[in-house]
Amino acid sequence: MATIEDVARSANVSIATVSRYINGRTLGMSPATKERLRITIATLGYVPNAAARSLKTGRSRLIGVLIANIAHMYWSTMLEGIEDGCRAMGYTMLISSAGNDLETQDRYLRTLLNQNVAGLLINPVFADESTIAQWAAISQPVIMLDRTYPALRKPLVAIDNGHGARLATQHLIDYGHTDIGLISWEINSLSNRKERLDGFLSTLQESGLSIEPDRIAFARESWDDGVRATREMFERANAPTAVFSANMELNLQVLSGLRLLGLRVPRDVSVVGFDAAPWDPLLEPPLTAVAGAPYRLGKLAALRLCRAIEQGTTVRPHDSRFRPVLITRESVGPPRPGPLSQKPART
Amino acid sequence: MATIEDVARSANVSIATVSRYINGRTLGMSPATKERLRITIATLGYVPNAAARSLKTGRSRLIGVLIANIAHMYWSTMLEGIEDGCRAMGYTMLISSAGNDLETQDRYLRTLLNQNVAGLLINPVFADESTIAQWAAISQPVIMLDRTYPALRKPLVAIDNGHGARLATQHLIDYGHTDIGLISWEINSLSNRKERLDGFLSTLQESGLSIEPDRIAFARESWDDGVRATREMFERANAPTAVFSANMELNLQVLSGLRLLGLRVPRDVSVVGFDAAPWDPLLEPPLTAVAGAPYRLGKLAALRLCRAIEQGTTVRPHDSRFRPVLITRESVGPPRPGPLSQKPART
DNA sequence: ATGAAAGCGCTAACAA
DNA sequence: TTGTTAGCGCTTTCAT
Repeated sequence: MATIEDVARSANVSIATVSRYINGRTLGMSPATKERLRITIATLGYVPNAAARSLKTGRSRLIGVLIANIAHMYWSTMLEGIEDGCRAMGYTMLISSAGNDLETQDRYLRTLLNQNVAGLLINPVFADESTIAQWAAISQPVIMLDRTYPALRKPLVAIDNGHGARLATQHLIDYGHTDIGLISWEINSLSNRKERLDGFLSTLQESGLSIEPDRIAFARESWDDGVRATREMFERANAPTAVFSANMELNLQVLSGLRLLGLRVPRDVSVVGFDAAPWDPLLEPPLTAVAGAPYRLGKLAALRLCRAIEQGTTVRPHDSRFRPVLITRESVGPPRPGPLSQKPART
Repeated sequence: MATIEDVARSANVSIATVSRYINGRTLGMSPATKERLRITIATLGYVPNAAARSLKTGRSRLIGVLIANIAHMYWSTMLEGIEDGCRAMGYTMLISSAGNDLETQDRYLRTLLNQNVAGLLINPVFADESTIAQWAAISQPVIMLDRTYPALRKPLVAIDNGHGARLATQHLIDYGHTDIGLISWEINSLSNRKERLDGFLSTLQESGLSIEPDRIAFARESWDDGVRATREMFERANAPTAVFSANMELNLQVLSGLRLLGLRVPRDVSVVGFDAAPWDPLLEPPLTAVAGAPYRLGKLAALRLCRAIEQGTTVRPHDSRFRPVLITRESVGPPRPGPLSQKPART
């Protein structure tokens, strides 16, 4: 591996000149020198040693990405966006996925800090107050991804969850539904779930529709508890005629739960999902859903963070909210007159 | 941030002693010193600076993960495994996703090397010979993930694709199918796709079944080209009575394509997929599929790599192959007697 | 059982 | 316009 000294010797200049050159401080450098360096560096295949740089400057070109759980399509798509954003700015991302565990996320944060990351993108797990306080104290620029804690004064890049929930709910109302259910993952103080719930509730209210506790269900975060929740809701006498499913994983589970009950979508029940997935058009029936925009979210967050790093070291404190859009496919129809006739369930 | 010097001063020892302590070289260190250091380090919240370490030693505790395309469930699950493996060994992963582009992957490799990674996990994009030669020349330990090039002499961690394909095909044969199709992504010299195709072909041959070109289709890597391929295959007069779908994304597309044709699974057509996904039980019908084991694959690869790094710097050259297993659900049944009666297609 | 000191490759004063 | 030089925090001989 060639070092800065090799380059300097080869090009007959001092290492300071080389350093200036590779850092773009060529303000009054003779064209001859520049050209010579360009060639020498190319010939030697020289790449600056990131560790030495980081040691010297206390900064690195590393972006720490701390996410709650990587094993979701939503997140891998977001990471693609982050990756592209970082690359555009010449940064590399260090990803840590915490498996939804606070302690793990905490340890990872330390590791990342220890790697001298220049900035952090955090999709927080559910945390206690002392952890939140700790995050608030991070000196590097930080942007929260997708969700945050209201108490934490860090900028957030997310979609407008409230708006998305309104879009979904209103769509159902427009089709004539008055009995609308919600299936979500458990709510806690993490902003996004709460916002979706609130959007749902207030849209109902504004249309003068009643809110029945039986028609709001919370499932555990898994690949099957949403099926249970769906079945329970639709086995009741006061089952709704339409449901709003609050995230990508749940969308599949709701559809499956309905199918298990022998209910047809949209003939018997209408469904609108959140977080449009690439496979939505392939489902039975193709799913109408609010499109979150994970790729764009990730890219914007990365770009904002890198820009903040380049400039001072503070991210402008405003949040960035994307307006989601409703993608209409075939899972919504008018409410079915009369009571739900459940065919014998499949299981 | 506390440095080694702060610790040394606080504990009244030299920095050399501190260094020995944090690196576990406490062979003949007085218990008193050890205890004093333990406490001091804890009090100060000292964490060694990774950059300084890496600069000095030329090694780091970073594992570079170079993958072709992160935006797949299969890969995010694999990353979870890698993450856990790395963590268990005290390493941090640096992930780069190349968006299936060779040049991008190449640039990322350079960046990773530049970060002084201690080892590399590579899921290669389709590459030319000179790139392959370049990979072969990497001095750090490297393990190939999921697929590789036969010519490249690097150890591979993957599932036994041939065995998986046999399992799937044989399952269909056992049900009495004699006309079996395959839908795969385009084949190139990347090992895994070829292996699945070969497994399929040889199982057919061993049962004396004919191989018809019309029943083997290759789709472009996308979220919809598999739908087209499926429709084309099943619109033909010699459509098979069963299909083997060769990967996670294709599974959904094949099911969708069949549905669009008005064909019922498994009544009209049986389907067995590859790469069991968490949503398989939620599909219509719940999918019978060969379970790849991305999490275990990732974890094992990380473990093997870290172990190699700790010891010498060469990975033992053998490949690790997981035997996949067939998960039986509801998408396979006996072949339907008589010609396929296609109901009017949905679109 | 512990310490002193050199130096990893680089940046950023400061000098010239 | 370019060069000299002091460290960044750590590991590792070599002494003691």
